Amino acid sequence: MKTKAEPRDKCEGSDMDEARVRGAQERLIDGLTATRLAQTFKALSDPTRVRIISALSHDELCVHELAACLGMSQSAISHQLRTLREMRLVRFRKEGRHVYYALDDEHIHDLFNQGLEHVEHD
Amino acid sequence: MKTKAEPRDKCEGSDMDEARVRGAQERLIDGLTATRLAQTFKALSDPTRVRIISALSHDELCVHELAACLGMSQSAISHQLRTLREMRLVRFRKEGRHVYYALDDEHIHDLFNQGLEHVEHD
DNA sequence: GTAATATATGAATAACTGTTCATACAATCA
DNA sequence: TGATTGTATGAACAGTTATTCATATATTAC
Repeated sequence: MKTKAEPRDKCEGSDMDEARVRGAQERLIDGLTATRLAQTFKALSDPTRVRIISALSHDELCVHELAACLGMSQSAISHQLRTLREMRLVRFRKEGRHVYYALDDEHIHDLFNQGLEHVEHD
Repeated sequence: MKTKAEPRDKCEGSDMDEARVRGAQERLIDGLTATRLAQTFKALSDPTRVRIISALSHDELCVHELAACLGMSQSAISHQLRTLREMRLVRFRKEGRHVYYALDDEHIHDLFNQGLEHVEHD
């Protein structure tokens, strides 16, 4: 369906490689998926939240323990946990006055480690 | 090393489960790693950038093609490509007047797909 | 040289984010 | 009941971000 023999020389108007653009467009994720995906990554885009995920990677912890662990205020941690909760990266269970947080599933652990590999492997 | 028989009842001061907190603290990634990791995820935390990654997932594209593909201005795309470049999520090669962008490596593809799985699997 | 094309970038602006502070809610204990 | 402890949340503030617009740089064609 390509009308030009020359593979790629012009981007302007109808002279750009339309086949390649159409191919990319067909694979392109839709706007809603892009937004959801971006939100998931956004939940992991803050050092404090990444450290929370890291702290929860082995065992659940309650809010106060997380605050002590990270050396931050209970309020700051609680606000960030809300973000992580809303993005379904963590789940929680209540036990008396405490609320114990844990990673939502193994998927989160994988995502975290995949990112870590990229960072450590430079 | 645990001094309390009761597993978890108090979070206040020295009465919280210190063993669990220490354990979490030992596993906790350091501040620099947390910042770098957060930056990597942040590069993927915008719908436009996610769509760019998606568009590049099969073949390289030049800036103008990306703009056409996403229906956005050249300037907006160029600004976002800069972010992706700085985070080493994309690489580029110059060919004449054109600059062709591609995913930096398979790692990026994996990271993208891992996130996509999480989103689609609800 | 001039014109056209492809890309990059600084400034400006509106929208968003993370923390602190104060306070509210909830559960336990005296 | 009132006091204490654990957690959540609204407001405010400083800092950041994504887009647009105008413009600069760079390469090619004439």
